[in-house]
Amino acid sequence: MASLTEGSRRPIRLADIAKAAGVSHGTASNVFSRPEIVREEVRERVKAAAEALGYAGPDPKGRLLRAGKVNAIGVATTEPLSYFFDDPFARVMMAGISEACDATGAGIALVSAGNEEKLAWNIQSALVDGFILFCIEGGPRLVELTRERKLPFVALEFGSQDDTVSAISIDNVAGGRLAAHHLAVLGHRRFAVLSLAFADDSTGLVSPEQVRTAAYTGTRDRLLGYFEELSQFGVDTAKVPVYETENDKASTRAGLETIFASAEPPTAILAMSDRIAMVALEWLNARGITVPRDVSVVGFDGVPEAAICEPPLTTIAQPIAEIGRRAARRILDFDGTVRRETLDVELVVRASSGPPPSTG
Amino acid sequence: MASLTEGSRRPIRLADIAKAAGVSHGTASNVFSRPEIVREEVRERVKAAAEALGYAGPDPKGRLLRAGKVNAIGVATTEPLSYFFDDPFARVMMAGISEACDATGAGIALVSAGNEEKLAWNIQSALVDGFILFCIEGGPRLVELTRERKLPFVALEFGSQDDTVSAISIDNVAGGRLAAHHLAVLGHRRFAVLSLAFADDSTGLVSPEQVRTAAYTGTRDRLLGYFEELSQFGVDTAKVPVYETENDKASTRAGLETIFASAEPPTAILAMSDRIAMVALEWLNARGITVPRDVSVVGFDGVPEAAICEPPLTTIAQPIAEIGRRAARRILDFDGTVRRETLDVELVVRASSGPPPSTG
DNA sequence: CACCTTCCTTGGATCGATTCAAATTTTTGC
DNA sequence: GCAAAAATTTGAATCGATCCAAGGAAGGTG
Repeated sequence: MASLTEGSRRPIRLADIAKAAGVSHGTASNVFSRPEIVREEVRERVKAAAEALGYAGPDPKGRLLRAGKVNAIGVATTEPLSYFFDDPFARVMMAGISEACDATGAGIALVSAGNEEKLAWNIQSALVDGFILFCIEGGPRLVELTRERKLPFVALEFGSQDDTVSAISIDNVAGGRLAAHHLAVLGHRRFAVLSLAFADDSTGLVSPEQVRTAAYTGTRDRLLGYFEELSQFGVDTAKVPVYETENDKASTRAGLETIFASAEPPTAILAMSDRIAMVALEWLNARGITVPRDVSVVGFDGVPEAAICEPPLTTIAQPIAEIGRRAARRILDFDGTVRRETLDVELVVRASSGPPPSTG
Repeated sequence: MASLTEGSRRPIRLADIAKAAGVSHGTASNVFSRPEIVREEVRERVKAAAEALGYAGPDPKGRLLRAGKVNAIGVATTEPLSYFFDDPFARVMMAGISEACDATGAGIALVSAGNEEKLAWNIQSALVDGFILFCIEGGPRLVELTRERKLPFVALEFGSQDDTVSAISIDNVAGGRLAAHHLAVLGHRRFAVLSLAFADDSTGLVSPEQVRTAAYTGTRDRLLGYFEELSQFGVDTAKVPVYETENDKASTRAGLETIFASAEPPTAILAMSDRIAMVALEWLNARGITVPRDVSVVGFDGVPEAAICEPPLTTIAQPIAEIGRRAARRILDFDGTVRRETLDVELVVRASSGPPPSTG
């Protein structure tokens, strides 16, 4: 069966309906947008004309231009689009954003791109009223690109100190302390840290110098939290290996190899993400190292997967969905202000942490 | 001293730049859209003016209207927005869609709504060039709503026979046969089916009459496939209980209770979705029934979770991501035709199926 | 020097609606 | 039956760009 494509028929416009029904376009417009102010007889006539001509209803493109508001928010990242559907953290965040959008009837447009040029273009041309930025990687650049657009935006996971940027983040220092405190109280004294990035394109063991000059302050703060707390318990933090991963399997495993090659391997691992922690769980298990009997692992983030992995992961839970909800509301009810908001995290104790093996 | 906190808050338009730079708006436009045709000196002057006035670049709203194309595709469902991020099937599908969109630089807009009125409005007003419809539930209604919009659309998981609708689906009959054949060859002769919906708002044991008048032909076809194959092996399909679930925990468990209350409980369960199958796995395990020693289970869909559940699930894998990719391309390269496309499914054998217990 | 290209620039038309002050019609009140 | 009030309808202006036919200014040629 052939289709709707009849000849070179250009789409029907509101003006066509108006003419066909013998009314002005103002009235025709009212029939669709505020039918109650149009006399019934006229309304019916216009509707009949619309029906007869096969009018699809007012084109949102036209309305949009006039109204100025798109009623949609853009969620942007430098990762590929599939990141939104693959990454557990992103998924929970998106669920929170969705919820806030659902409540006000706003739409969500996903923005991303393979290379930076395309990303810039996609941000420039996205039909949205504002942006939520996932600054997992290349955060500052993403912020720069978005700023050009001169629309409201909120940065999430934004690891730098720029106070001209609206952001919602968590108390990373407190999170770090909670994790370290938990393990220290259990009796651990030999630690290793599997960290997120301190700077772009670096990986491997991290020097104090690198920590001091960290570009990603989120990473630095978590470490700071760990170390502050460990110091309280008399641990010499200078001796705690900090291995910078790329938050993926390969680099995390490399980190574990390095850490466990030591003469005095740790009894507790502080992982800066649940993803890293779960890779660690897997690696340890494959090595015949039992968690938590031989080694304890504490993650960070509180993604749903952490609750169902083997063993279930002790972690620092971020209010991920809440962050998403707040971010969406910040855009939806934008008041022109720039604010950095910090939410609290929570220690969730599960089965991956326990007392250290007794050094009998 | 033009600052951002100027008195009149009206955003800067291209025309303002043109005036400031002393050129026509046509030229100003060219500076941004086709800079190569503008003399360098002029180009620099215009750019400087833009910079000085704090121009954010051509507003996509204006461009859009003129261009007619949004360069984005809408993905719609009657489920809440979070469905896209929660449901494994949807996630893989979205990954496929994302991939195709990434490749052409198109955007994705998620469309959904709590109630039907809002959904209608959201579909009417979505800024997209076409729709991909997730017809998990309320498919016909969703199609109806979308048709009004007079834009290209493709229905996925569309369980009815309407030939005026473009759709991409799978060969449900073949899938059913593959599943049933696999179990029959292993030696099973006592079956039970946990099905998806045959019609709206029904649940419980299904009569042949209900099967004959099924609104959802996808469900019917899977069952048809099961039964055709089982008949070949001499199974009296009239005696195979078919329990209609709502593809959730509660109704699936109710189905299992019913089925296993029988004097001759099945040795094999044909589940019409992996979700149902995984609930079954859990239920059986809780009841001390070992899979596949006591009972075999075969799912349908091939979601990633099916590979990592306990035990890993034998299932009929749909090319989910491929469906998504094709759907997106159908919209992106729309040629005006209406086509129904059927893709093949594949049997993936894992640990949830084995020979029936020897009736010693 | 007149003429022809070539290369830029101009300004009106257009995309498809909404809005609003003014004009017109209908109701209401007496 | 008439004026004032209320209800509708009109049509021009606007939203913010892009497109394109036509006009103009350099530069090249015979």
